[in-house]
Amino acid sequence: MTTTPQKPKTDASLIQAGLQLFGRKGFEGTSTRELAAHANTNVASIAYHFGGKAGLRAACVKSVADLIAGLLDAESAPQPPATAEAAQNQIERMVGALVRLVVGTPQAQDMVTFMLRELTDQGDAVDVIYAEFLEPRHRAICDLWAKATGRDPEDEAVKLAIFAMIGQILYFRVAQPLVARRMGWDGIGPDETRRVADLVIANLRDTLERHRHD
Amino acid sequence: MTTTPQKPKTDASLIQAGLQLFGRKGFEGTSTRELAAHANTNVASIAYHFGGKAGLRAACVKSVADLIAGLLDAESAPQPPATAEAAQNQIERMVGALVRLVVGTPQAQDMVTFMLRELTDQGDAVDVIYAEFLEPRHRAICDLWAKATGRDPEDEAVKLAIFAMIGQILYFRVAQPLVARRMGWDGIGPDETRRVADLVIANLRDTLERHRHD
DNA sequence: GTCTATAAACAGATAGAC
DNA sequence: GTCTATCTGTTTATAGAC
Repeated sequence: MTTTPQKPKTDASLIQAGLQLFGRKGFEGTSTRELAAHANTNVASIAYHFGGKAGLRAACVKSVADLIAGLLDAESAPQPPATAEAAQNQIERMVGALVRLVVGTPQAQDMVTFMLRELTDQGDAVDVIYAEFLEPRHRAICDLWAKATGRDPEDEAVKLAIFAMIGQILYFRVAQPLVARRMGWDGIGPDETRRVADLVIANLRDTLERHRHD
Repeated sequence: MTTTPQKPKTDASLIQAGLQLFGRKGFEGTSTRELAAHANTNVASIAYHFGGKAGLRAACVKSVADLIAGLLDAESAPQPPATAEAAQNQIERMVGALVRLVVGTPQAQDMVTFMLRELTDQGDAVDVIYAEFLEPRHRAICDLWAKATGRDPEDEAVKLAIFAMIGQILYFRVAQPLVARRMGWDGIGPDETRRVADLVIANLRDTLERHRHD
């Protein structure tokens, strides 16, 4: 019987270090020496495990994509919802979980800024993020949205509204120093996170309502 | 009588190059040689005009802050609006102008990604962005929002709702490659920009309506 | 103000011992 | 798998001519 492993695998430690340092200082702003030091290993192990610094970057992208995918799946019912109310409830649960992770979890800061950097770097990561991450999840929410409003899942307004929701959530993470300061908050703890979630869900309900009627 | 100057000042060219290259490749990802080449000058002039690469970065932050401030001022009425309808109209005009600039203008991509990077880099830029840029503009919109809804300008829900609006707009710029692909759009031209603006303004109206009634 | 040439530090990758 | 030492190229900053 093994206890909780005390010594994490070197490759996992490197991915962890990559997420933190790439997120905080950017890919080019982070040296392989820093990465190795954070992961308590040596520079050569980056090339050994990932073929080089660029390989570690790609592994970090995949790591975040897998994490978010798992989170959203955990909030999905095993069966597609039967009623409009059930569909709306599931969207709201997903949004709540996403806000708690993205806005409320301190570790999410590095992950989110890392992924946004990858997005704006216009490298191959965009294709990975789109194909294996954004497109399937976005489509799934479109289906729920259609169920909740009676609209077509591929309706332009539906697709756009979901992007707007994602944008709100990500901004509350990225601009957190600005938001907290303006709100007079001492950082964003569980209480503040709930208030952000309440706002996003209220906006969500308004949009769903609008989509049902016009 | 002088005609339109054909030869831009070296320092202005360097700021232009900084916005483009820092935005696309990040601060550390951009070399002083690239900056000088883009500005049609030599590396030494960066130190001469800005004291070094870091000084050019700070000058770029200030340059963007001034541009956006000017844009929002241009959409402001000389007199504070007298009625709730006038206040709402002015918010809508501002949002429209912001979407057209941020989402619809190709040059905005570099500026927005540059500023977002500065925000997440946790450097001194955050203080500058907050104090000279975000806080006064946010406060001004809060005042309009209060006029439009009858709420207090410092109401927590008001302040948060405005951040959510900004988040939507910025996301449609940053995630433009993902959005265009999912929408089946061939990039985001004037027509697509208008549809994004329509969505953001519809969301804005819903939120204002909600704030008036509860 | 502009530019070339160079200095001093640092980068990522890798050879080879263990 | 892990690690040290080193190779090769590139970085920013700057000295000094014009």
